[in-house]
Amino acid sequence: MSMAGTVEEGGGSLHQRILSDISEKILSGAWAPGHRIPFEHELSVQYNCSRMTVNKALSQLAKAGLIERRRRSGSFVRRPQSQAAVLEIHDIRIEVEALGLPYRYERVARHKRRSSAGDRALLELGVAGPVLALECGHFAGERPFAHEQRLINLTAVPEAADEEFVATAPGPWLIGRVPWSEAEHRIRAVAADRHIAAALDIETGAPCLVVERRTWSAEHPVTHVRFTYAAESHTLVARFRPQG
Amino acid sequence: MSMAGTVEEGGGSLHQRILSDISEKILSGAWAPGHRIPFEHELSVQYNCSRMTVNKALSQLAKAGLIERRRRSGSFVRRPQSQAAVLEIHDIRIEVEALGLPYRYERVARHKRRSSAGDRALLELGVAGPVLALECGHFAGERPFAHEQRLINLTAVPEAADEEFVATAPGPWLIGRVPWSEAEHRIRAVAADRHIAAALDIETGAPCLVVERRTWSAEHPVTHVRFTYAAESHTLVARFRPQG
DNA sequence: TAGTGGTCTAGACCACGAG
DNA sequence: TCGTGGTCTAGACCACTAG
Repeated sequence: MSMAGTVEEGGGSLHQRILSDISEKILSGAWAPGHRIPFEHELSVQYNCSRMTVNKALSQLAKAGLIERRRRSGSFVRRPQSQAAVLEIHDIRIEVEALGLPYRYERVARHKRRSSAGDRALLELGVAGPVLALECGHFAGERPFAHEQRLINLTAVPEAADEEFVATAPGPWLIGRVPWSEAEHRIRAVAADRHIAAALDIETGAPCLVVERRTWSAEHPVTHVRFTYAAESHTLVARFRPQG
Repeated sequence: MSMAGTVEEGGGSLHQRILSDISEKILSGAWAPGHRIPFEHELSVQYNCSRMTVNKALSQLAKAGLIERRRRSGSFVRRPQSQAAVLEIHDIRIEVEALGLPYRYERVARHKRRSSAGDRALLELGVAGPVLALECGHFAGERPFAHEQRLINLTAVPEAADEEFVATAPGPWLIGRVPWSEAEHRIRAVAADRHIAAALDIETGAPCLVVERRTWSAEHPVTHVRFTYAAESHTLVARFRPQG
């Protein structure tokens, strides 16, 4: 039962049942960290199945981080892992509409330029090239909800050069067009400077949550975006399980 | 090569090379969303291997969310997924030491009590029971780094009742003892109140990053902890891939 | 050196679901 | 109906490493 949900019902398949049995032992504490799990051939006897079937279960457990496998020694329950969270990051429109408020998007500024040193630092871009710099507002009802500052690497996404982003926010536009292979978030608290304070209609120095995201596609930097939220308007929530 | 890192070097194993080849096709856009991937038996001919080997690669791609598999129809490239982030959250000691600063822990307060209504709300606890309330400081050098406010559900972790937490911080103590099966984070920016301002040696009203974490073990609430960081002292960083 | 996990094979049967 | 993926088998060889 303990893995229900993590594994979609240990249901029909045998390797899932093996996986489920073992992870229950681990999560319940019956098998403490360091405990040696039965060898593959032992489990294949115990479950009356081939070693491949056991291997499939144990490989998944290893990939999930619950156990560690060592040749010649066996498989061992790992110490509780450094925590890994699965953080869902929704489209801001959906976020606003979930609050029951009307969503409005506004493009504040758009500049096409050759990347400055600062742009290249944000994008982790090695060489100079054209970028698109955008500034956008996201509103919930009449109130500013989030302020967006974005750079798009036009070398990676040349078709963005022709987009005005007046009607469509760059986030959804990119998501529907560029498959991303890797991303990085930086989340921090800052005091609002005058520019942000004006954009969010709050006082200078008021606390804000900043979420920065860098995205890569096949190792090419695609975009850097900084969302700034007034403190009271936004909480990031992440619900997760060990080693997803 | 585009998957280098996702798969630790498509290196030796054939199923990893198959996986790597296909994901490169997808991430590069050569195979657009909706594109039908060759059948398992076709790939097994193409790579001159057994269907099991192909199946292993395609199963991983499906689990990673890059493709969708339908019986009788084949396997298809999925549309870009909703974003999911893996957020690593380290032990504060490790975080501080990574900055090259000496770490110091200090227990500020400890109260054992019957859970109040507020405690039960924080722990998402249905019934009243004993809890341990802790307040702790984490220092980097001489400077306060983070302030910790924690509740431990003594019904779930009775042995914590006898711990003073003077030498050991509750985080590492719990992690080494209670396997967690689920957790929830809430991350937000706040203005420091007087209590926090004094604890972190900052001014009242200064922006702070608050990370709250609730943890469950086998569906029993274990602990609720709130870490407060002065804005300039802390950034959460999360690097991740689609559908982890 | 011997035993473990890592990988792969060449089959097999079944469930599902599109036609 | 019948081709697809889902699962499993009973072997095999190899790489790594603890003793």
